[in-house]
Order: sequence, then C-alpha cells, then structure tokens
Amino acid sequence: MDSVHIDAMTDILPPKRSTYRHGDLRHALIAAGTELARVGGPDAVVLREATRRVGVAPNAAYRHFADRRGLVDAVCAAAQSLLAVAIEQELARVAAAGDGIDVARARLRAVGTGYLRFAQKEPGLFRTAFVSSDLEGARDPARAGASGQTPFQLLGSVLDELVEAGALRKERRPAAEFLAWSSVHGLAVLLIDGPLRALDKKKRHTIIERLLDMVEQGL
Amino acid sequence: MDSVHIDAMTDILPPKRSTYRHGDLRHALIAAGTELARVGGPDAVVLREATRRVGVAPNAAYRHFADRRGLVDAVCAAAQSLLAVAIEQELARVAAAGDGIDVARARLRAVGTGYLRFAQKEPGLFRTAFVSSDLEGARDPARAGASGQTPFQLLGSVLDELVEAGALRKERRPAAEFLAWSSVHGLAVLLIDGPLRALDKKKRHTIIERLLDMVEQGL
DNA sequence: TGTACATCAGTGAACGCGCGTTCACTGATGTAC
DNA sequence: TGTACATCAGTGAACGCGCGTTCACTGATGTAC
Repeated sequence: MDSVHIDAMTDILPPKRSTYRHGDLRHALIAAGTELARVGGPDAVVLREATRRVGVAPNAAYRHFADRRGLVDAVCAAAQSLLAVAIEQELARVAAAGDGIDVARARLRAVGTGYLRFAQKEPGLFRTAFVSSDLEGARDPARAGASGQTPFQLLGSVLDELVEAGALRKERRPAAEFLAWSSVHGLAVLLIDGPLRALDKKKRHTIIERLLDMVEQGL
Repeated sequence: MDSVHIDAMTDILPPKRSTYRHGDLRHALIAAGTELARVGGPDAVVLREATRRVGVAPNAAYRHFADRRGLVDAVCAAAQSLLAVAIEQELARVAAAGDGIDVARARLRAVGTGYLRFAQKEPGLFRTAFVSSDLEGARDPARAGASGQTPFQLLGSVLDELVEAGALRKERRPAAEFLAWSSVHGLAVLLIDGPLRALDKKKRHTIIERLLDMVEQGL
C-alpha cells in the first residue's frame, strides 16, 4: 500500500489515539450518536457504530452509559438542545424595539418559525428529540440552548410575555403552550414525513405563515 | 399431558389447518400484523411473528408480499381504514337537523374528536397508520372506512360542507385541511407519547375542546 | 365421468447478519507515603 | 523527588439472539381433454 492510499485511509479510519485513555469518551460517543441521528433518526443511533466511529471497543461505551438506551437518551437531550438553539437564533432576529404587543407577537412567531426551520433542516435530529417524551425535561441543562432554557421553556416564556403585553388574556394562558405546540409540532410532522413533504419552499412558507396566523388568532 | 393442558394449549398453538392450503393467508397475515401493531406499533410488525401466529412457515409470507415492507404497508393501510371508521362513527353521532352552520361546525369537530379518540384508544395502530406517509393514499379503498372515504377525504368533505354552509370563507378553503390536521395530529402525538400523556381524562377533554375551539376560530 | 397435467401455495432447512451485552483482562494515570 | 499502589477506562474475545430472506422441494387443487 503506497502513501497515497495510507493518506486516504486517514479519512476513513478512526483517528489514532496517542494516549491509552480517550479523555472524553462520553462526549465523543454522544457526538457520534448525534451524527448518526442526524442522518437516520433515533433508530440509527447504534451503539456499536458510535464506538466504531470514535475508534474504541464496543464495550467501552458501558463505562459511560448503562446500555444503548442511555446513549440514545443522551443524544435525545443533545438534539433538544440544538432545537433550543435554533429557536433562540430566530428569537434573536426579532427587533426588541416597537410596540410591546407587536414584539411579543413577533417573538411567539419566532418560536414557531425556529421550531419548524429546525424540523425541516434536521429531520433526523428533530425526530430524535422526541424519543424521551418529556420535552419539558425538568430544566435539564443538557436539553437547553445558550439561554439556559429548553424549547418548552422558551415557548412558555414567550407566552408569558404575551400576557404581560396584554396580547393574551390571563385566563387563556394556562395550557396555551400545549395548543401552540400541538399545531406547530403537527405541521412539522406533516412537512417531514407526511403529504406536505413534496411542497416547494414557497408553498411551505405560505402554509407555515397561515398556521401561525391561525394559532395567533385562535389562542 | 392431561386433557386440561391440551385444551389450554389450543389457545396458544396456532389453529390447525385441515387443508393444505390456507385459503386466505394474505388477509390472515394482515390481521396478525395489525394485532402486533396494535400492541407495539409499526416496529412490532415482525414478519416471522405474523407467520407464527397464523401457523404457517415464515417464507410462506413471500407468496403474498414482496418483503417485510410490503406487509407493513398493508398493515398501515388497515390502520388507516380503522381510523377512518373511528371518524365515521363520531360523524354519525352528529344530528343532521338544525342550522346548517351549526351542523357543519359540529361535523368538523366530530372529525377531530374521532381522530383523537382513535389515537388515544389505539396508539399502536395510530402510529402505524403514518409509516406510509401519504395519508391521502390516492383514495385507496384499503385505506377507507365504511363510507369509502379515507381519513383525509373525510376531513376534506367536512371542510367543503363548512364552505357550503357559509361558515368558512371560500378563499380560506385551500390548504385548510393541513392547518386543521396539523393541530389535531400534533395534539394526538403529545397525548400519546408526549408530556400530556400523564393527564387524566377530564383534563384531556378540556384541552381537546380548547384546541378544537382554536382551530374553529383560527380557520 | 375419469384421467393427466400444470400451477403455485405452502414446506423445511439453512444462511448471514449485526446487534447488544458479558466476561476476565490490562495497563496508564493520579495519589499516598 | 521517588516509589508502591489502587483505581478504573478501555481491551479482546465471545455469546446468544431473532431477524429477513433464499433455496430446492412437495403435494393439493383446478383445468383440459
């Protein structure tokens, strides 16, 4: 085998460790698992494949996770964190100035937009984010974005702002997150796996806007 | 082994065939697969297990389905058909008399109620109904209920009635099914797998009604 | 009505597969003296 | 600063598992004459 092939192989073979200990195997496995989830969803998070990619024996994973489920849960948390970041990015685009009501409404839309943007851009991760079902996730920092809030907490905060701004009547606040979340989540599923998959970008945008209108109206 | 045990075994062992040919293996396999899906969702539709339950060699299935995926698709169609029946049952409870607008609105709610009732009562089948993603399913009779309409067609029909009755402006009709469907589907998912799983019957009912209100308002 | 024959639904045995997981181990690292 | 030692992260080999699928077959059934 000549040096060209050896060089080419360095792209394929896992990186050689200089030390016996890996150093941060837990996070490396989560990163590898996240990459698997990105491409193939939760079922693609295969323990042996993750260890292979990290360049470690399969059973080494058991030093850091109780079993495969433990790894998948950690990847799920990571996916939720990425979802939170996507929402935060969309929120950051909303100008803070202007009428309080307008700002609050724009921020609610931003949450929905970020959620749907993430679902379409990273369907594998999006599906993985829901395998451990408590999206609320007890404010687990592993499930939070840069702001320290989980996706569910971000939605709740924005709804609170809506009440403060006077755009949502107080008695309508309870459980409002579930109504908004249901609509946006359902649309995400239809866009990813369902009959809306085939729609082009423009049509998708139209239907997303109409759904967000409906939620704003209906809440 | 005494006769008591032999009798008990007749419940466990697959029914003995008197004839060499099964007679209707295809439907028997779909029925067995549907039962598996009911208990464990789409992943539980295991080809070998279905043949075991029917009392047939594993490879016999290949006379009727190209591969496992073919069986799962057929079970998916059956699940959609059952969903359609659940919606039809709910529609049948709506009194046809009274104001046209009220009836049309009640029928839209009935579609949502039937959909959510089925999702909660048969979560495994509900999830299986969405593995082949085109719920519209080209009016495939295998996916239809007693009325000959698929779940998606039933929703469309009711929205048409809403327009006729004057409860929905014509220009809002296009794509309205996707908005309504998104909301109800999303709520179904949250109720089955998500954080709303823990809610008791009364609270579920409240939130379902509020969501249907929101859709009615927002459309 | 009886016989020969083609069809094709179901059989029996076997396969390779990659998975998750367990076992007894090794040897680099950090700590106590 | 040097040495002995405990710790425990990662190794290497092996396991049982049930799955989907393929092969060459058998024999009941319906049809043509």
